[in-house]
Amino acid sequence: MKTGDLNLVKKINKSIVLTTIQKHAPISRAEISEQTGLNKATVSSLVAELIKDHLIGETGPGKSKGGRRPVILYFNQNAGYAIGIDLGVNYILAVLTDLNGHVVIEKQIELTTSEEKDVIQLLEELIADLKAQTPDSPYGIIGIGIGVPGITDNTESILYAPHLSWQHIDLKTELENSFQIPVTVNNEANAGAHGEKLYGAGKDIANLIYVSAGIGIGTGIVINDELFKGAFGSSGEMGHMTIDANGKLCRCGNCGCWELYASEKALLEEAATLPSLQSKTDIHLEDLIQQANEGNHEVCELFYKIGEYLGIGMVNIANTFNPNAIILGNRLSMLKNWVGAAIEQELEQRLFPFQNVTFKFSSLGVYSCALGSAAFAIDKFFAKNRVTVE
Amino acid sequence: MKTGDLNLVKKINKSIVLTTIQKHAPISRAEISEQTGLNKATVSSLVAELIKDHLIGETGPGKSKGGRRPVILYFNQNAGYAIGIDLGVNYILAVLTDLNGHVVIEKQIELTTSEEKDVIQLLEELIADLKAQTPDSPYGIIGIGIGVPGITDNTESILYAPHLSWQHIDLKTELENSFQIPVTVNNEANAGAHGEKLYGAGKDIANLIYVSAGIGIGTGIVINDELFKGAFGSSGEMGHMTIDANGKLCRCGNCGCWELYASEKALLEEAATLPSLQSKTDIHLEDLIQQANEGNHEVCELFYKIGEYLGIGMVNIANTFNPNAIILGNRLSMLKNWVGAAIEQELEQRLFPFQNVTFKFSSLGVYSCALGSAAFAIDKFFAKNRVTVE
DNA sequence: ATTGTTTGTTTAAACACTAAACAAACCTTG
DNA sequence: CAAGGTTTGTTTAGTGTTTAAACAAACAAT
Repeated sequence: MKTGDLNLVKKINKSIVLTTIQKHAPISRAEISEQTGLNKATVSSLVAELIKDHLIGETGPGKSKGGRRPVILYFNQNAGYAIGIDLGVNYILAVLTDLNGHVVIEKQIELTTSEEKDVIQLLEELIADLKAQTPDSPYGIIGIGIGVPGITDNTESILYAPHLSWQHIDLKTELENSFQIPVTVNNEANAGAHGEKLYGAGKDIANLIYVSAGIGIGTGIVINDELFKGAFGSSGEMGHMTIDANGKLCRCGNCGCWELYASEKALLEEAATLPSLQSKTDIHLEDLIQQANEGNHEVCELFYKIGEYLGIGMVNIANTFNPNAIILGNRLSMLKNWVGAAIEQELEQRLFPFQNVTFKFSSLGVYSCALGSAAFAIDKFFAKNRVTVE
Repeated sequence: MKTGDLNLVKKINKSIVLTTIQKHAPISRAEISEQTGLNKATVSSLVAELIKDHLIGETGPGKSKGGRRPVILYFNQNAGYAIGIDLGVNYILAVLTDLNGHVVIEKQIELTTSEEKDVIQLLEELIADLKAQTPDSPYGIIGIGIGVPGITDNTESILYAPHLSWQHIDLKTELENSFQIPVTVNNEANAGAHGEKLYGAGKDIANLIYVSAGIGIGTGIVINDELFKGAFGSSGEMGHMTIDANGKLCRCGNCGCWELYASEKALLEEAATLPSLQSKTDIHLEDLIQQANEGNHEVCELFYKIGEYLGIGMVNIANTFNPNAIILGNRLSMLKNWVGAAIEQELEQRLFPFQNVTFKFSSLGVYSCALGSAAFAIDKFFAKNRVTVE
């Protein structure tokens, strides 16, 4: 049980001062005192400690408001760096970010194997590479975050990654042993949700559902500004939500799962049956987009149909969570121009009028997952210092 | 912004001491100190204040453990009383509870009208009646909680109650003006979830979904020990989750809504088509249960089918939330003996094996909503004193 | 009767915050 | 340009809460 003492008070206030600087820099001590309600003396003392911690710094005097000139403070986003990795089914995207989530270096490689040992070796090489290029800083690399296309448990062990054919792999421990740096492993949709929430289309939105529509469909749930992982870490498997009780059988054991109708895989399977595409083999999403751009009506109609099914699932999400926003990301967000109208229409038509949910496309593009993963690592780094009271 | 100071420290620790006593009474000061990590002196001082606040008391000396005999403390559950009301479509159930949620007095009346003025008058009479019978106590009636069959917004105003044909009714303000006592108005399913969570089948379960299956289906979402109401207060409308994309049209505007297949209304409509019941008119749920008990196979099969549909929705819930438990309450929980197996079977068959969710029936029976509503009022009363740190 | 243990209070010290006073730096104005 | 007012950030004295340690009271064991 966490009791209250003077140490806690200091932690709380130090955390408030740091957060205020992060959000409102450039800012002076006086302004911090005014905004937070903390006494000027308190602010001064905490600022001094934060400077000693290298987390903030002084730039010099600012503009006077009719009296002594203030000393301007800034958040030292280069006090350390985080590594964020999007481990896809056929690629790995790794980024090095500063403490504000700005990409400093990025690196992408193709994945031609899903063999556990090979993938881990590639991961380690990538990390070592980024590490070698990391600028000098007080804290160095403060953590590594990895988003994986599979289900993790409460210990961040990978329970099951269908498209990699992985089961029970403890990537976290393995990498922590290799690098002696804190590692956090999360589901790809959860990482994407976190990324969009902090840096993208979900900024300042307290309750949102991120729909990661790729080969399958996963979702990340943000509730009261925090990611909800479920009792055992496997929430958000809404790709396997039944939207047609008597529909196609899914390999998950269920029938009529959403992702059988609204995922990239569903799209490609349907596309293969289109008369106008019979000449092609090995069709990719990019090919279909080209076809649509060239005016192929069949493909456009198919896109619209996929949009409708996306919308049907999102209506369920809206009725379930009453979120502020639903954000569509991952591969299918490339179909923005075709599925947007269909989704909006389904939401309009099938939803109670008072369920006023906003629909958006992700704004971080291919970086949602990698940036979210890096953000997880940064969060963990700051967790020691960050305290909130309710 | 909530800053830290000595006042906060005291609030936190006082809250911890009170909570410890509520949970572990009878308990001594020394044991509290040991359990919480607070110093003995601190505990003594806070206990003295709580006694002055009438929230706890001393019973006398307990058994010695080889030294001085401890003074035993208890939580004063009679420091005040709460009123909890379940406003149904054709009944009102009102209870007076102590601060531990024990029913002291209960009162039920039939509702033959849904006219706003009439209903509010009946409510006021009921409340006045309970108030008059409330035992003397330091705080008197500390709050009134009401569960309503409809959707409320963030101000606890009733947006829409379909079965009462109510729209935009501010019951809360009206009753607060009448009685000068804090009133809290909540959706019936949310209140039921809260009740089961605190006093019933959901005790000590951090993440649970309460499925209130009555004429329609509503759900209450408990996440990390707290009720989640959504961005605008209308989460949990899972009765209108599509489980058959091409299914029957619902008056909500959507197609194939869960409650069209798995609610009491759906059940009664299906029952009316059964050959063996053609002689009957105006069939009620109770009649069907009697039929089933008398061995009517058609009815038993129908019950089973309803159970299957309940299960299908619950699979969606489990995949979405990964909760510790799903609890079925309200009218259809009377079908325990018939739907239980069907639900368990669907969960077994359609769910990923690692989504290990527990299915339960509600344990508070008809009291879920009334007790949950009373609990909301009690929570509000203690909110001033209760502080937690993360 | 003695010894050691347990309980709860008293005492003195530590510590973080605050209000108020203060010094420094700056702007405005006549 | 000198005087007065304003803003910033530090210093100082004081408040209030927790804590460790000492203490007194009550009790069991021997």
